[in-house]
Amino acid sequence: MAAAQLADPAHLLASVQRAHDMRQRLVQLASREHELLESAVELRLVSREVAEQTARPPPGLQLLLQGQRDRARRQGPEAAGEEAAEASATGQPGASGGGGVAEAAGGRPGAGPSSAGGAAADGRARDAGAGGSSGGDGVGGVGGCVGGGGGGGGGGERAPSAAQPAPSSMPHACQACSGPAAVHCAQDQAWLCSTCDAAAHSGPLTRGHCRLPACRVCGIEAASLYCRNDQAFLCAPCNEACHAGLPIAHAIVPAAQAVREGITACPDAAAPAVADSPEASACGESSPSAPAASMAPAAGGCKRRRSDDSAQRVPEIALGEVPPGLDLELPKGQPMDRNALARSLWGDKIDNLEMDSTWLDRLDMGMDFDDDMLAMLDAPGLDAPAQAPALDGLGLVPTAAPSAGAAPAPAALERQNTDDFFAAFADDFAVPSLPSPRDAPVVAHYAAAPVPAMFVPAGAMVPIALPVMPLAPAAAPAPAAPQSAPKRQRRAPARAATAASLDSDEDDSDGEWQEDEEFSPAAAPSGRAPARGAAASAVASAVAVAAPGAAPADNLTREQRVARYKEKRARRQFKKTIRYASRKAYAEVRPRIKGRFARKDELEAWRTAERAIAAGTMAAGVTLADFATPSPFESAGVVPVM
DNA sequence: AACTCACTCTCAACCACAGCTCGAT
DNA sequence: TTATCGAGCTGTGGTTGAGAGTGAG
Repeated sequence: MAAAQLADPAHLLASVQRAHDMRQRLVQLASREHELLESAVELRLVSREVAEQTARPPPGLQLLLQGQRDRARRQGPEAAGEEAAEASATGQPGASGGGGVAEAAGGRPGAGPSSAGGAAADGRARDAGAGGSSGGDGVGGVGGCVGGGGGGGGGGERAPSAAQPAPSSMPHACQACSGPAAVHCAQDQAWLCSTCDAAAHSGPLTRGHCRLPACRVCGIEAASLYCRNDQAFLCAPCNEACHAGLPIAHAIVPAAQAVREGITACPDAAAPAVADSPEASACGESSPSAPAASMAPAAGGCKRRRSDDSAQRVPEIALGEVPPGLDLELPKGQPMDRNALARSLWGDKIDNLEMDSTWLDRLDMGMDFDDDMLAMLDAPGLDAPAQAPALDGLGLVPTAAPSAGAAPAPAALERQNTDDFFAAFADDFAVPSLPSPRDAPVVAHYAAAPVPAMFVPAGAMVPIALPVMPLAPAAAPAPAAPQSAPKRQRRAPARAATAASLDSDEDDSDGEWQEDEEFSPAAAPSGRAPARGAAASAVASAVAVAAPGAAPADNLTREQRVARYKEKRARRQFKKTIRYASRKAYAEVRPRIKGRFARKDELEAWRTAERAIAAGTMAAGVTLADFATPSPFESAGVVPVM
């Protein structure tokens, strides 16, 4: 903004008015989102009530199942596994629950596991359908071998939902508050409830701790595996017991990996139809502030909204939280993990994002905003996601720009208005415009902010999103980078051993270049070293470092990568670093012609002329310039500068 | 709205050469 | 294995000019 405009009261007044209008607009957008969320939640609650009425097992069966659970709890996982095997052999339901009629469509009896799921899993699978006949798809469905054994199978018999999740049988108590433990932290070697877990792992150092839920089958051991088909965390023995002899192998991944993917062990995440139980009622969405990527809240400890006060509670839904019951390709009722949502929207493309750490460098360039929002915004290939229209109206997901010539959809118009809004905002306040195809979450983000971004002082860092650098083939030329870095590293020991080295910044420079260790020497051009523009080059190199081909080869978690990045950022120096003070001293005294270093013979000629003048032997009309070696500069009357 | 022109700003290129590395002998 | 030699590379700063950006007409 021009200084004159800054000093113009009328302009300032207009700007303030515009800012006020913008805030009003943001509030409207946030209000609209809340209204839509409210509707979605109300719809879900209605469906849940229907499911409750249809999924509740007969009282007699509830007693039977309770007895089975108690027996399994006393006998431990081994007994459960044995009983499961026995049940498998005899075709009887799994002893530890399994939901009585365990014969799933897959033909496998409910192998005991279902102390933590059983029919509940089946019921949760029916949530959206309000308890239709349970297919018990033993392979891909929720009602698999672990949780859904009691699928009611071919007979269409409704699975009893009395087989409640494990919390009641959870043998571990929170080591902080003695309440029912929800997760086990391997680093801390401690069982914690959700609340204490969140409190204990909110720090930057502890946030990366991998907390795993208890095995959904035995409820005793910390889960080490996760079955995608059954959507269940399992310990190794229970996994063996549950999955041995399956006709089709289930997708088993390490539990830590599932946790990193944002999968939670909260039974309600997939079982809203069992809300009548105290345990299930106590389970619901986790705090939005919880680090979803690294935390796996288990049953018990999380809080549920009851239908009777939903009207008052609805506005409490955190922005960005997926309303339970929405038709997303995410576990229903689960707190929205932005990475998971982004993956559901963009598919495998999001994996590139995981590999692409350039966001850290963009973060360094002033975009120091919410990581998850960043992941959402920077998802590569923001072309129209197939699933996007599902939530388009809610403004929860990015909306693809309408194709040229096509009439914009209402949501697109809404977005367009927002774009214009932010565009005007950006023009007047010299603030980078917000990413157009992603404005909805951004609007929500800013609407929730106490101070509109428009009041950010000029020059302050304002979050923007840059296009993710396309993954270039390995043979592609690398962008600008400190080409000499590898050789610098190679020479570093020699420099250290050279007594003549006057490099006062050696330590700093070493540290600076060591951080470029990820830079691939093979990608370094062999041309001359970059001259000026060190800052820009450094930024470019920073991006290049994280660019394709230099994808992190380690298996660090997100938090660890962030910590590493921040450490590097603290050490990073964009200022020009003199590595050879001797060369600098020499360059400063070296004669120049138009800024260029003069040759030695030119210098000698100059000195010879000087001596001639001093001796009075110089011919009349001859100047010092005449003694300089003929060069293109002489035509312009340029003389050496000493 | 599109275009031209003048002006400002940014930054890569240029120069020589001491110091250094590394392969060949 | 060690020492020596030489080719080739690197880094240093001030100036320049091309190109981008901007505003007025």
